[in-house]
Formats: sequence, C-alpha cells, structure tokens
Amino acid sequence: MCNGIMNLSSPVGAQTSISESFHIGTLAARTGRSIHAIRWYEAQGLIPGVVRDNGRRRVYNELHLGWLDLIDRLRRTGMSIAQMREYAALVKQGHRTLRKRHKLLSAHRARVKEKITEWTQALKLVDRKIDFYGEWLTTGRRPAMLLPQNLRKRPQLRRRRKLR
Amino acid sequence: MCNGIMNLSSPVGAQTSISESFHIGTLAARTGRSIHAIRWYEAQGLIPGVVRDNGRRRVYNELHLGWLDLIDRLRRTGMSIAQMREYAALVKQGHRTLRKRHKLLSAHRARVKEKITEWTQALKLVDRKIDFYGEWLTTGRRPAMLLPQNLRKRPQLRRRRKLR
DNA sequence: CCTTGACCTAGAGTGCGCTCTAGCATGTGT
DNA sequence: ACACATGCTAGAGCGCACTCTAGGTCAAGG
Repeated sequence: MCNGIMNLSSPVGAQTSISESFHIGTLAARTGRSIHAIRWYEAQGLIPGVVRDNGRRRVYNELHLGWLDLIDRLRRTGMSIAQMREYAALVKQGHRTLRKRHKLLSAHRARVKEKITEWTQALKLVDRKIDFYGEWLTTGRRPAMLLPQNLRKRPQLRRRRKLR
Repeated sequence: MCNGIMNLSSPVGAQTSISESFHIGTLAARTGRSIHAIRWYEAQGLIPGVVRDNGRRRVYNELHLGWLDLIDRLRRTGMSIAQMREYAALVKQGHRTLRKRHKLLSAHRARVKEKITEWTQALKLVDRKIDFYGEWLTTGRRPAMLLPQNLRKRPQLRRRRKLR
C-alpha cells in the first residue's frame, strides 16, 4: 500500500507519530472538501507538514483531518485566506510563535462574537418584519409602520472614502 | 430646492406621504453605502419606488432609509442579491404577495438562526484552541492533544458532485 | 505488458458583489 | 454668465475563493 512513508515528522502539531496515512482522495472524502480545493489551500500556504511519497503524491495523516476542520471553521466564520495563511505560517515556525498564535485567534474570536451579535440584531429586525406581515395577513389591514429603529445608531458605520 | 416632486406615491410601503425627499448623495451619506452601490442595487432591482426629478436625477424619501437598512441587514446576514431581488419584486407587486413575503423572510430567518448556531459551534473550537495555547504558554509544555471532536458529525456535509 | 484510475502541475475560467472610469448633463452659488 | 458640484449611463475592472481543464506521471491489478 503506502510504501515506507511513516517518517512524516508529525507536521500539524503533536509528537505522537505512527499514524495511518493516506492520499489526497481519501482526505477529500473524509473532510468534505474537493481535491482541487485541498491542493489550492496548500498552494496558498494553509497546510503545513505535507510530505510526498516516491511518486510525488501528497501524503496526509489524520492530524490533517483536525487541521482541515479548524481551517474550515475559521473560513466559515469569516477568516480570510490571508489571515489563515498567516496563522499557518506561525504554526510552521514552531513553538516560539505561541504567543502570536494566541493573539491571532483571540482577535478572530472577538470578530466572531461581534458578528454573532450583529446577526442577532438583524434577526430581530427580520422577526419584526415577519410579525408585521403576519399581522397584516390575519387582520387584513396594514399594521402601524415599524419605526426606522436605531437607524445609524453607530453613525457612519461603513462610509468608505477613497484616499488616493 | 427640490422642484415639485412631492408626488412620490410612497414607494416602499406606507401610505403616509409628504415626506422630505433628497437625492442620491444624501441617501448615500445617510445609509453609509456608496453612491455607486446604491445605483447598482437599483439596477439589480432591489429598490422599489425610485422616481426621478425634472433633471432625471433619482429622488428618494426617508422610507428608502428604512428599506436600505433592511436590505443591508439581509445582505449582512448572507442573503444573496438574487433572493433580495425576489423579495423586492414581491414588494413591488403590492399587498397580494404578503404571504409569499412572509414565507421568504421566515426561510431567511431559519437560515440565520442556523448560521448563528454554526458560528457559536466554531467559537467553541476556537476557544479550546485559545485555551490550549494559553496553557502551553503558562505551563511551558504542550498540553494533551485536543481530541478531533465531532469531526464529521453531520457526515459528508458539503460534498459537491459535478452533475453534467 | 498494458490498462485503469488516482494523482500531478500550471494555468484558465467562474460567480459574486461591488467599485471605478469615462464622458456627458444638469442645476446652484457668485 | 460661468464655474463647480452633483448627477447621469454604460461598461470595464477587481478581489476573493474557489473550480475546472489540459496534458501528463505513476503504480497496482489482470
């Protein structure tokens, strides 16, 4: 099967070696990503510790499953490829970047929390609209206007200026 | 100032007329969107009830402020332009589409709630990672592996197949 | 040996949601 | 009367995150 490529030097974290290893198709199947996407992630510098076998094929172990899961969750929570690359680069540099990694993730955490409150806020407005329609439907007459509640509570939230 | 364009036929909802009206620059300033974006939204069919003055300039009233706010929140909560166009089209067709609008918003609401739980889940993982680094930093030694928790709990979550 | 299938690289193409440019019209302030 | 701000349209361009294609290599099974 896989020829003598057990010296993977445990790339994505732990020292615990001697793990099952597999090729990109398996990884794709087990993570739900496409093969193309995985190769593209690697090209973007997002996947540390990928080694090759005799035939130059990529070899992964199950640490990569966890890593891809993390990557995926970071992506789905709005982290950009650039930021993930930064994080992956820190991981590659070893334990002396721990503090930076901690900081980077904490910053992301803060953004996620903010986003969740933003979505919760939006949910309230949508709920009001739904109720509004619901009432209109049951009573048959248009309910009182929903007030333009906290429009521009945070003034000029996202006004972008061109600077050059 | 604005020349005789008070017959706006109250586009975005209420029957209450006689409201302050203004041009695109003001709308942009007051909603935080760029002028370009607003025109683009209109071209996409997202803004009902825009009339023009003698000089063919777009004229808005404060109902558009509320509308743009709604649009913005829907966007920020992941509704696509296509879906918003659909919604706007329903609004344009008047009160007989109330049920459909109610349905559309309810569907969106469900998606938003799901997304919020997804983000909350992701937050947990990030938190664990942060703790992991924090402990590593304070103790000076790598903590026990975080287990690859609920990897593929929902099996084959997003596997896409090419179909043609 | 030869086929089959998984894998390889390099690079082109795609969909989304804007963003910006060019060139022109209008309307307000001095 | 004229400058200058603001507005107009049509359409090109962009950044992101993939996705797909073309054309080849490699290894295991029959």
